[in-house]
Amino acid sequence: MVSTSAAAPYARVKEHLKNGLASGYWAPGALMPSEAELVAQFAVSRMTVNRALRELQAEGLVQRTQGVGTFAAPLHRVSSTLTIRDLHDEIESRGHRHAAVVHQQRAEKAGAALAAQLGVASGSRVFRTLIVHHENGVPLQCEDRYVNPACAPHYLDQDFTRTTPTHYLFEVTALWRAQYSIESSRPTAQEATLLGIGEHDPCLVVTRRTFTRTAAITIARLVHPGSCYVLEGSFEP
Amino acid sequence: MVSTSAAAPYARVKEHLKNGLASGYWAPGALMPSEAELVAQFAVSRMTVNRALRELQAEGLVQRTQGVGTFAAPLHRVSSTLTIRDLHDEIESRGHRHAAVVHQQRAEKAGAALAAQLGVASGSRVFRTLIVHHENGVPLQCEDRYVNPACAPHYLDQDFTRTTPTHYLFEVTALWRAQYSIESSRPTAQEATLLGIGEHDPCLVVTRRTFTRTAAITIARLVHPGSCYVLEGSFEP
DNA sequence: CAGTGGTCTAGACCACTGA
DNA sequence: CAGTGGTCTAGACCACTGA
Repeated sequence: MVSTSAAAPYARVKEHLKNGLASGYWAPGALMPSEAELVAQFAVSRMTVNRALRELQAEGLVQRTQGVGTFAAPLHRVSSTLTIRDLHDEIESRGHRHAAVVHQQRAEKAGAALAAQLGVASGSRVFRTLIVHHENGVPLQCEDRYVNPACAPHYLDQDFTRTTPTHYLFEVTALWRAQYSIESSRPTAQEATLLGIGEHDPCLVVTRRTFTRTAAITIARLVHPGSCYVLEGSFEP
Repeated sequence: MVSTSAAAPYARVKEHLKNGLASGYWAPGALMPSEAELVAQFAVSRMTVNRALRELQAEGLVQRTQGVGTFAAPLHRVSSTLTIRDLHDEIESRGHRHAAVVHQQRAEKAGAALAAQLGVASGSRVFRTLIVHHENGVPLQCEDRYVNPACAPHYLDQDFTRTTPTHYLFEVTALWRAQYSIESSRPTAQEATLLGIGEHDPCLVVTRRTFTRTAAITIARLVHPGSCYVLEGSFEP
């Protein structure tokens, strides 16, 4: 399985196309090579490139139309269900490039309301990060997060351009329960600036609190431009 | 797309296996027919049955092991946090008063896009209701819904000030699967008027499609003023 | 060893789109 | 019309598992 599938021709073709999509070589909506061109380029049979393309289509990375061609899928089409999923993984799984810009990373004194939500003493120090996540260079999410220092004492020492807070906290804490709310609202002036949108543009705001069995870990306010983010999901009974 | 893929050999094989799994003919963990057996049974080539099985594997319905065989996948319940809950019940459970105003309730000719989503012939008649739900007199949700007449022939005869479409459809159809998306956007001019909000006010828009095992039941666009609606949920791993 | 799935090939016919 | 993707065939070689 190690080198078998990596060396499999259909997997090589698929990998090549995924890389091109991630690097932005094919922008969303761009016409991608036809099956015939890929057959010539990789010296494989058409069934082989067809499989690679069909799987990319199933993964939502390309769109195909008979008689027309294959096109790079538009950005941020699909998000996960309401599981807590690392945004980095989510973007990579779409074959796109994730980048994080850290605007704040420091300790702050918690006001009464925040302290109550995190279960710490009012006025005590809590950690805060303000990070904007980009997908292929487009701002996708503004993440404003408070962290209970007791749960992650080394939180401020992390490099969040290399790992996400979600990923890091998953690793160092024992997640027990999560609670979230979703609403539509306007961004704050700062969020509008950071996301490059207007103050009157609607945003999808997810507020999420996570807990260990005994304490609150973190509170995050995740703001997404409404124009480019859709939560999707489905279920079967 | 209509009869092409339905008649496609790989799709017929896939359908046959899916039916067997749904009916319980192959219990979870049971050994399923080998590719060679299916080749003989359906008189198709091995690549064709291989595609059917590979797609079932990708969908999580079967598990395959080289050298061993194909097995019916164990049941894995994907419980979604976004349950479909009747708005009437939800409001009553908060101890408030629910009222519905029916603005439209009639048959319409379906355009191509709508017909495709509902799985009916383009131009055929579908049912439509446009209802505004109030909580203690405040507009809470604008529900614009299309219904497949084949699933609920008496839909237009109902009094939706006394029961909700969601409740009624739950009773008369066998819900099998649901699909939804959530986004933040602006209301249409009509929706803004009905909800008594400005056209620039952000709204939480849920688009939901439900299905029986074989057909689409309904498509609903549910628009909530962002200021007064929050989706909430939580989970414990 | 016989049986299984994983994968590939070199053709083929077709429906569709747009010039 | 030439070009596209959708699908199928009848073979092939291989790695793997279990008797």
